[in-house]
Amino acid sequence: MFRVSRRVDYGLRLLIALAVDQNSGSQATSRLAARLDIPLAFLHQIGRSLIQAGILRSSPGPGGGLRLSRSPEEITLLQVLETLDGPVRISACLDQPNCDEDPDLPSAETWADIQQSLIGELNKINLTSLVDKAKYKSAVYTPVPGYTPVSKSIAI
Amino acid sequence: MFRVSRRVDYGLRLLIALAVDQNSGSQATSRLAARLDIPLAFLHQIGRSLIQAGILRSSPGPGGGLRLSRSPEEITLLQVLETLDGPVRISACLDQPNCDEDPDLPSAETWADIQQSLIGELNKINLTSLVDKAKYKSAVYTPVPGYTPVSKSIAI
DNA sequence: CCTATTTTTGATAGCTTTACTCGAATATTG
DNA sequence: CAATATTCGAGTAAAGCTATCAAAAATAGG
Repeated sequence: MFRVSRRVDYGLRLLIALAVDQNSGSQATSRLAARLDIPLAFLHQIGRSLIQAGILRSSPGPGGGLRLSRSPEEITLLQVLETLDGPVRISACLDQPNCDEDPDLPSAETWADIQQSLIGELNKINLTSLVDKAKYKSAVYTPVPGYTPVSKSIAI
Repeated sequence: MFRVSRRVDYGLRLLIALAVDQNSGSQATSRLAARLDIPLAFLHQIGRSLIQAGILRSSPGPGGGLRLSRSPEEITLLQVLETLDGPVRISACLDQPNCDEDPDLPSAETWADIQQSLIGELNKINLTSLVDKAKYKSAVYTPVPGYTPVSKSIAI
């Protein structure tokens, strides 16, 4: 329950990776997929959604790939979640119009409260803070700027 | 996404109904099902889980039915959720043992934070407060002469 | 223009979860 | 015993999630 889909999980990996190497321009999905262990075709699908939401930009052709379309500070966790998994609706009842009017369903208001609180929290978290945690975590193996040979398994 | 199952939705309706009429003893599932608009067989299944979790008690035979096994104050939303939908795991990654050790998955720690915060909120809400909201709500629908309902929710 | 590279799009298949349903068994009251 | 209720194990249809595939379109460099 309350499970975030793998789509979002992958999407966040992708966004974090792009944010970390933001100054190295566009990155090809094929490389990203290998590095982040995401099925390539699935990454394409996810990327498309993020592009349509205005979070990513893409350029085809050689040297092309994906890049962030705005600053990491302006990308919130909530935006990513809603883009990839649809709107947050903590109870199935909440998107039915008569939900709040039926006195036999007294839990609706509670769900609405919890949902609002959750949305607030999710909106406070932006990509920058996610990247900070990622950097802290991977401080040991931080890649050197420049060309990185394909080493999919950089284990600590 | 973040959707609570219908199981939980039904379960809460059931618990609230039982809490409201707590002093009228056991209530037959057949009547509860009709009143709360829950498929009878499904209510049985849900009731069983709640009984196994020690939240409900039951007695078969004529005059039997379901009743709360503890005070509504001691029943939290988190308990109900975990009983009916399994443990809260906001990201699928979080119940895999190697999840936190893989440096390519930097979002794990963030999910853990959010999850913890959500769990805290859910644990603060008990059945009593849910019943209060239900009562307030039905008061609106059963207007008393001279009483003007307020639009916004009021913490009782 | 040509070609290699890379994204874009639409369709679809397999798996898992959800939301139930069913039939038979078991316990209780009177 | 008979009527009333819950209990248990299993099963099923539909929906949603997680990809996968083939073909198309766009772009850079020569």
